[in-house]
Amino acid sequence: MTLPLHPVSAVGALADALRRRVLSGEIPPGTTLPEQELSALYGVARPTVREALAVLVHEGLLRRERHRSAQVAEVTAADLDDLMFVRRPLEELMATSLAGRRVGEADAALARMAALPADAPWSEAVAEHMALHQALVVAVGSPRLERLYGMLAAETRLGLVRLRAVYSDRHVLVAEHRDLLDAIGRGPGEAAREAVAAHLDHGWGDH
Amino acid sequence: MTLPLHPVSAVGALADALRRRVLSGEIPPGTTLPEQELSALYGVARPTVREALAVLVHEGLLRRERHRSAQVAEVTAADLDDLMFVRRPLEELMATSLAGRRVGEADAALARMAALPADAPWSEAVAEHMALHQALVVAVGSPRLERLYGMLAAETRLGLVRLRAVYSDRHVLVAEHRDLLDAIGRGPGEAAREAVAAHLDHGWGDH
DNA sequence: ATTGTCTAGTTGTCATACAATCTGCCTACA
DNA sequence: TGTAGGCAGATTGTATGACAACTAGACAAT
Repeated sequence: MTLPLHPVSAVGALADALRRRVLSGEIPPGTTLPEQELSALYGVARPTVREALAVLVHEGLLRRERHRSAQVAEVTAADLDDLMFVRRPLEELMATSLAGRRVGEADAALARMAALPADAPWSEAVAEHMALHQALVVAVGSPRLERLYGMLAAETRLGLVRLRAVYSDRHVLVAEHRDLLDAIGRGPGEAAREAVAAHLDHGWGDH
Repeated sequence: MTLPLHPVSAVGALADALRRRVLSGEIPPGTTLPEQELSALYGVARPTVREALAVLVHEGLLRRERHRSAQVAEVTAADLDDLMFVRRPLEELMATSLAGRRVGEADAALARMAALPADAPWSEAVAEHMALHQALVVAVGSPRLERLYGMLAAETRLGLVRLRAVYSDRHVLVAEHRDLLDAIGRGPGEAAREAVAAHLDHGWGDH
């Protein structure tokens, strides 16, 4: 078995940097991102920029039309509804096929989230939240499920900023996910599925 | 309402051409596709080739590692299992949310499939089959479901060649899909979901 | 048999250039 | 005054050429 280590390519690094800036809100929705500007800013060639932008477009973070600069996507209420609409069956699939197992990585993420100081920025809680869900998906062991979920992950995270109000008390966020992991670990599949459904329902419907 | 006409870009056209050749089996799995060669063959610049390859990689038709030529993906039995694993919840979602509606486009595709002459190549039946499922997904009206399904569609089609034996009698294929569309059109959601589950089960499990 | 080295081929990235196209503004005309 | 037409600037789509980085395979040395 070979251990995978990924030497980061220029496009990967650039995509990461942009993704971070968009998700942190540093670059607000609607902002245009001319290729030339990015090329000069990061000191890379324009083809490299183009590839990085293509990655983010595939993730749903950016939108692009012919002969228009790429734009940071605006996440509307309708987009959030649609996101939930497709996330639900995937998360349910995850929960049922994981039922009866405890996922160490997810537990670890939950522990980190619970240990965050009270004044830690919301973005850190969001990051651990994503790590938790990501760990669950990876644990299923389906490369395609992982790919599909990855496509939705960035958009989900972008939309999560809006849910900040719902989870004003961070303990609720922690408790809710502890319940979720417990339900999955305990099994059976049906209970796990209901738990994930309940999880998705909360903080939805109003936004 | 503006009619959408798609001015095909060079990368789009190239991606289409390659996709067609791969799906038709003209380029068998495992074949390497050096960028330089494609660039010369189609008379386009290498960056254009790179972008087109990236599209097909995202669709799962090609695989690429660092500093290696792109390769036509081999679809193993495990891949087919995994594909079915993630397709099931998405198709079920489609069926339940479409329950009670008849989708004209899907009916049309079925009619075209039924009208194919007995000696028509299998690839045409496959094409109509894909068009039928695509029409159903589009009818749901969820852009994200459409995107996710699109990612799986190419791979599904690549794997469908293996199922040729299962559907040696084409009437079975037609009848099965007619049942599916009827179940969806009749509703309720539960029945539609069972129909799609039954559809996916057939021709699976053995490959 | 293992390791070091070399070579050929391919990709990753860069720099530059030009054509196609969109946008906004400005002008001419009704 | 308002609208259509056209021009200039900006930006993308694509092409060309080049070089560095990397992989793989062969071969020599230990």
